[in-house]
Amino acid sequence: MEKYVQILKKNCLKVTPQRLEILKYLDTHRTHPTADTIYSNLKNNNPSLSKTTVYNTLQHLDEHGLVYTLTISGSESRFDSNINPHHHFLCKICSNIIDIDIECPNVKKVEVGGHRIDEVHGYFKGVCASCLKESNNGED
Amino acid sequence: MEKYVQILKKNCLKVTPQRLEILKYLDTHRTHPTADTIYSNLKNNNPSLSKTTVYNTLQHLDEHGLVYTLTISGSESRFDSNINPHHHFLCKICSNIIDIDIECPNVKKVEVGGHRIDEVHGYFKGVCASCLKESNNGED
DNA sequence: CCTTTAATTTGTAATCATTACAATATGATA
DNA sequence: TATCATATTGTAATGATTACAAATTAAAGG
Ligand SMILES: [Mn+2]
Ligand SMILES: [Mn+2]
Ligand SMILES: [Zn+2]
Ligand SMILES: [Zn+2]
Repeated sequence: MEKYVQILKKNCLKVTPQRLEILKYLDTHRTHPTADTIYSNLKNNNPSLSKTTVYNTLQHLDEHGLVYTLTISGSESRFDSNINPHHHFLCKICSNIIDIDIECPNVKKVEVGGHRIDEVHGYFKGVCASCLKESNNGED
Repeated sequence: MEKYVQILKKNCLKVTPQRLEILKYLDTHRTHPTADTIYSNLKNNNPSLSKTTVYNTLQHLDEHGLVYTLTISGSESRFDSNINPHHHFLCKICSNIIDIDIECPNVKKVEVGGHRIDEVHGYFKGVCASCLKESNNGED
């Protein structure tokens, strides 16, 4: 837990139990959860937690580069505490979001056509390996 | 206009005045408009047009691969009738979405890690050249 | 320890994009 | 021209996110 305290302090963010819990959740659940998923799971052990706090905290963490906000689904934001540059795959069957570790010459770009680049997102959409296998079994 | 009639027929989509107008709008406005922008602009000359029709039509066009739905902004879908594979840049100042014609070895991928890829989206976010110039002028 | 203060948390209400639905209208086909 | 499946329309509902104001609390200093 001390780890998360240091992360907050290093970023001049006030240390609160809520923020520590959210940081820990993101660090230990690399499933790209939604704000609501984080809220629901933490609510059990933190009954007073407010959903607004989850949204506010995620926004702060994003602004300080501590999490990465994914807009791959179009209907809801997904949050990633793996801030190493990497791409993502969204399965249109099971909705899982999977890390794609693929060679990409553009992931570290800081400028293109005179535009200053702050973030790079590589999104792939389709059917994941697991769901492909499922649908093949069904055709036996 | 015959051009759009043919596109619809070729895709087994019933030809309606609303669909023709929406197709034409997308073809002549390569600004990645939102559904609401399309609706507001067409409403002037088509007073009976319903926003639901715009959403329905865009969904049909997307399903038939006639438009590309961008989720770069996170808060609203943007639509692109340029279905040539290309990447996009979102300016966090002016909110414009700009085509990025950049060499990318992953844009034509159909499989990765056993996952079947149907769509590839390359999203860059930052400050566009025009807004960068603006902010430099302000600092004179 | 106390005090102070600015920042955070909380609950609720509001917003905004999108979807559901049912009644009406209309393209396509014969 | 009759038929019918499909499209359009208006309105209501949904769901994620944000706005807001009151209550709470972390951090800093004495
Ligand atoms: Mn990830
Ligand atoms: Mn484009
Ligand atoms: Zn899947
Ligand atoms: Zn700009």
